[in-house]
Amino acid sequence: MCEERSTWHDGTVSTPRQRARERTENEIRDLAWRHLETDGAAALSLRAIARDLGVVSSAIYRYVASRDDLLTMLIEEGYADLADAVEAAEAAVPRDRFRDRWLTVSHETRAWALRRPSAWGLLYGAPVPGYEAPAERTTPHGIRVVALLAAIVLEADEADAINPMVGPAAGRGQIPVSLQPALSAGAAEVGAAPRGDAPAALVALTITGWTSILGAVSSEVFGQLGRDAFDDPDALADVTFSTLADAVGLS
Amino acid sequence: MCEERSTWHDGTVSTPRQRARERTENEIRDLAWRHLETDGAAALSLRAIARDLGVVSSAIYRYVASRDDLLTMLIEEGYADLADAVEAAEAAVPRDRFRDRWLTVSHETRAWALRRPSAWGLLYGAPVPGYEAPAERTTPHGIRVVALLAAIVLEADEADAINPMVGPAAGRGQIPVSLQPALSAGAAEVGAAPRGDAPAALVALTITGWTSILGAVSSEVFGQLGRDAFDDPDALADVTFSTLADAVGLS
DNA sequence: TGTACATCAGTGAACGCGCGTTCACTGATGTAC
DNA sequence: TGTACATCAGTGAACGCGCGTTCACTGATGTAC
Repeated sequence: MCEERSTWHDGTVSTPRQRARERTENEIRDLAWRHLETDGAAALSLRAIARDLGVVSSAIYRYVASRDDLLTMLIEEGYADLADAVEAAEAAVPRDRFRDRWLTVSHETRAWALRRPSAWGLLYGAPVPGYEAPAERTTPHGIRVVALLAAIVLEADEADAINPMVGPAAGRGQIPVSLQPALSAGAAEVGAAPRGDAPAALVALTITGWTSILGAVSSEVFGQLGRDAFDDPDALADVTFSTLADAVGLS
Repeated sequence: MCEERSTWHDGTVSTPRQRARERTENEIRDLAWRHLETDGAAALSLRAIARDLGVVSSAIYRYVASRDDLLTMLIEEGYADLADAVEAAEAAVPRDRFRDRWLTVSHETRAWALRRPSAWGLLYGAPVPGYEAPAERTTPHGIRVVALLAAIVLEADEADAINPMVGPAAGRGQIPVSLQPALSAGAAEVGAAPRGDAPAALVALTITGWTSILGAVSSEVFGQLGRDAFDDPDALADVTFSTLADAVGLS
């Protein structure tokens, strides 16, 4: 009998076995996310996933090195998925509409979090104790959304579209000298300021804006303002994000 | 032998047994907090606490109805402790220095969170799945800090100390009619607007401000901006809180 | 003041459940000659 | 095309550990008469 191989456009040859493995890997990720949604990160259990997979508990070790490894995979994938969604939405906004670009990032972040509350909790809730995600695997995607915000702000500044009456640049709360190098270095690392000379005030504004968005979204997703405290959460988010865009000086 | 009773100034009579019980109750709370700090809420274990207490595992049920009950006690106590700290610090600021009062609340919140990171995670991290804290026990103290912020903003407004160029009141992002009743009702419930007619725009500003503070603090405490990304986190917090106070219109 | 009784902190065993991870193995699928 | 060998998915048993909660109990402390 001839072997059933498939040749892909990129020249990769895949055997049935390889394809089966990929299918199982995907199914494991799927099941893991489903468990996360219902039981939370701390309760994520390899045995439970094996059960759902219809396989004996030790069999997952063919696909996953350890529980921590699975957690790391999920975090990686979560950051990537969030960033994909946000970047796609932002890319559809005209480049010179800086405020709209910022607002789109805000709203798309919130929409993603509402769609996947437990994923949001995994990324932006309290860290799972006794487990520290390896930075070299999580930062590449974890940084993409802030980087996008920084890019918007810096581009807006180059286009003279930042309200000078706003933020640390306005006079009050000068950026301390000690903080400036860290901020510019951060911006450069993030790819937002390839020349590495991003004004510290703008980077600080971006960070304030981003953590504020995080806070607004987490409050809502985690139900910290009291469940059903607001009958129209969408409207509240509108107002909040608009105020924050103002605060960053995007008009 | 005569019984050893103590009479308190409020007329309460306590027997040695009562005092012993109170001591044990406190010790349990202490141990619970300690476990929380190291292992996180999801791993909080009655058996572990019993072990540390030097007592057989079933004995804690003399003091605690269930694991969930203990969690609720901790959340209650956490909110109360945070609010106590924040209120005390704020009360020391002259009443007419609205901006300083707001900044003091910001910084004291952060200081508390840095002192007790896991407590912060319990209150403002992702909720423990499969457990919903009973609102009637958590809200009374959970609401105190926002209530304080709302009071500051409303008092500042009455003193004409809110920058009119800022926030939803400034024109852009009008508060939708549908949201207005919820906001004023919220403010009234929170005790910030006893007359129940707080301007919706100011309440919205307060909420934006509070969730932004939450986001800034959580990002730092949970290490979401990358560990050691900033060599001077105090300075970053200064700048952030200052920007947010501006955004709320407190000058 | 002394005695009978009630309260209640703590014991120890048990029920029934969960978990991550290792290890020697079977048997099907794929590969090289 | 056929055969010998290597790869690897999945098995089943086990190790050693954890948990919340119930239950009948002992014995000290406190209370009422």
